Amino acid sequence: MKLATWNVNSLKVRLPQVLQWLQDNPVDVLCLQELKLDQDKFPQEEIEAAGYRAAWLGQKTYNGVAILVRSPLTLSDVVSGIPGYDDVQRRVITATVGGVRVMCAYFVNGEAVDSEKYPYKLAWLAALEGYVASEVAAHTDFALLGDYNIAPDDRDVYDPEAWQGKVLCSEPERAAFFRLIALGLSDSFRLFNQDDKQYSWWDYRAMMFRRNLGVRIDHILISDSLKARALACDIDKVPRKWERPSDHTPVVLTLAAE
DNA sequence: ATGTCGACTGTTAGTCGA
Repeated sequence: MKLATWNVNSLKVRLPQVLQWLQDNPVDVLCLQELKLDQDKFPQEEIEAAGYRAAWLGQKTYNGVAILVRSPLTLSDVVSGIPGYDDVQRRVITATVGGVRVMCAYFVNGEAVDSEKYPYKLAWLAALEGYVASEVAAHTDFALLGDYNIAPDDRDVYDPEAWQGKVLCSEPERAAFFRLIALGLSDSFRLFNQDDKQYSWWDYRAMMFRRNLGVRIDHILISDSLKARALACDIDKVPRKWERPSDHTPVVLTLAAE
């Protein structure tokens, strides 16, 4: 079983790339973030024609998340948002796929530590933590995939000194990341790769991708039961090289069959 | 190094968010 996550930065613009990527990489589950389209604008027909089913939570202009699953897999027990946490920003969708509880999340960016969006980020992280804790308790096989907007370690950042204390790297954000880990989850990428310079996002500006100046902020956290089945976790840089790319590139987890 | 995208408002550029 393969599960992937990709922040597409507008599904309207990136749909052809998503379909191409799925053709090249027929993963079982693909979590998408930053759809940037309203609930009724989701390209359901095109996704289904490609052999996938989907559950999505759309929002005009901002945010928006989806879980795509390859037929004949199905999505069940779909939950939108974080239960009990009222949020006009649509950032989380959860579903059960092939026995795995899959949570797709677009974490708050926060803009800067002195921004008014930063306390919202910390409050949102606390709410998510509570939700993840309950889901982990209820489901042995659990995975949290998405754009975390957190670089957990200095080796996940191209210039740790310049980024020190900045948004994506600040201590409270990293602490929130490790509280998720403390729930019994593992950063699947780091099960297999301890190298630095392994990034999932590069700024569009200043040829940051060509210079490999990026940040690893897209993650797949998995429960112990899935850790035991994990065979590989890879960042696929190919779509970042395409014309008119998303600024993020996919991360793919491969699990052994049960 | 205020650079590049994408969406929106509502023109042919400015604003916001990332």
